[in-house]
Amino acid sequence: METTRGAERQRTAAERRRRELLEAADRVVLRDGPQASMNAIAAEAGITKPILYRHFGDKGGLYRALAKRHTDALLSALRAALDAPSERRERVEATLDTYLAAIEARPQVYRFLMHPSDDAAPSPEQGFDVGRHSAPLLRRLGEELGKVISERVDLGPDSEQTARIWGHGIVGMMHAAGDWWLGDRPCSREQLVRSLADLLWGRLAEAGDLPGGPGF
Amino acid sequence: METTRGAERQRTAAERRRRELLEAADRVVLRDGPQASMNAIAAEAGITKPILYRHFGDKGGLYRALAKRHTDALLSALRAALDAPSERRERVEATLDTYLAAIEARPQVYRFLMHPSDDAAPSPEQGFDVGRHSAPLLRRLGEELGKVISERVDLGPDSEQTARIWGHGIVGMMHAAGDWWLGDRPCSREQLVRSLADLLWGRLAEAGDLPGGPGF
DNA sequence: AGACTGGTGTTACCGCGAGTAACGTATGCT
DNA sequence: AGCATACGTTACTCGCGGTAACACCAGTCT
Repeated sequence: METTRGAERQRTAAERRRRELLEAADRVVLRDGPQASMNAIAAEAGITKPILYRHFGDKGGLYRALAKRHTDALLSALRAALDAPSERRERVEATLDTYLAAIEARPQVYRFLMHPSDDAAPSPEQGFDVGRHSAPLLRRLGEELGKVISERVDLGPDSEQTARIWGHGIVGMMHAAGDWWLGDRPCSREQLVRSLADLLWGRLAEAGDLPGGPGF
Repeated sequence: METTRGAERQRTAAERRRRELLEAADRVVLRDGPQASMNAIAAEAGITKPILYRHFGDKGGLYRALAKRHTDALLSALRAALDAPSERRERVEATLDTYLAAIEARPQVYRFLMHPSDDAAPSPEQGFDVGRHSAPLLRRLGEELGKVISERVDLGPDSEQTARIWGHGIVGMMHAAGDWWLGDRPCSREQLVRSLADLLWGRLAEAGDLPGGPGF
């Protein structure tokens, strides 16, 4: 009865192959950005297109598999920052800094993670698919952060709802500011982190008006 | 000497044509989303592709022209909310609400505005184009809001820098929260606006810890 | 042994969308 | 008249996502 052992070996072999393919794809994406073609990836892996399709279904499948790896890594780094035993403000700053450091260190990966949802709507359903534009990564981060907030912060009634809103809002803030910063590099990472934390800490509400016209 | 008058007439005629084409493109994008093809747009306009290319250069050109119209419209609506003669908190809420109302009213347009930068980097420059992913719309809103803040709010030293950071951060927050909300519709627009304003007003800093584990 | 199954791999193709070349055709200027 | 300059067309190239059809090489079942 060699069946089970044989099947098992085959399975692990397939998994190893899959990982090899993913690593090849990773290299190509790192080089060519998110518009890396299936042809290029196949070439890098030393094989041809149909094999990729056998393993991942379609381009979206490959990209999703690729994105999951990086997203998981980023998420676990963020969780570490979020779980540090310190003051809330410090933890918030550490989380912001972790995210910004990650996108700073590997902008190509970051760019890839933000993109791959161009596939849009193959949905033949009628009605408007209102079309979530945001990258899955941001969605996931937002949900995750919302969960953390609702678990740890006392927000009174409707805390669940509020926490989710804040989770997505904060993630969006972090992302947009980070994206802009990455392009123009107008200041140090520390300063960016401090300014964003200040914003979350209500400094906008406290600041006084400037003379002339209505104060924002 | 009929030259100048003739040339002028030609020019205005060309401009009218261009506007007609843009309006046709608009209809198609409204119907098909951001992946509207040049063929489809040409068909809608009752002509063929090469004419589109003569007018707009390439797809990016057309999309940029299209986006500019909508962006300008949205921006002027936001400016109105930002210039209302009321308390700062009210103005902030009005601005958030204006944005959310706009994306709620015309999600297809919104989706289109968020997308069109897939063209990525045809830059033959070496080194990494760090790759700004954000839609031009968000960039513009962020800059604009940063300007408004730095003009009107007293932020002490480094106010310019801080204001820009906040501008981009707030816009990102608004966008991410709005995008998520538009997809899941977990609450009313009013509640969303109030929660986001609360976040900007420092309620995260004020809230108490919940028992068990570190408080975010 | 020989037929069967399931995996790996190939070449060659389809369909579609962006973008272009080459060619006509009206309109007004000189 | 002749010539420019726009407008417009048909018919193509090229690259990409995706697939069909076929070949090969294990190990398994009878």
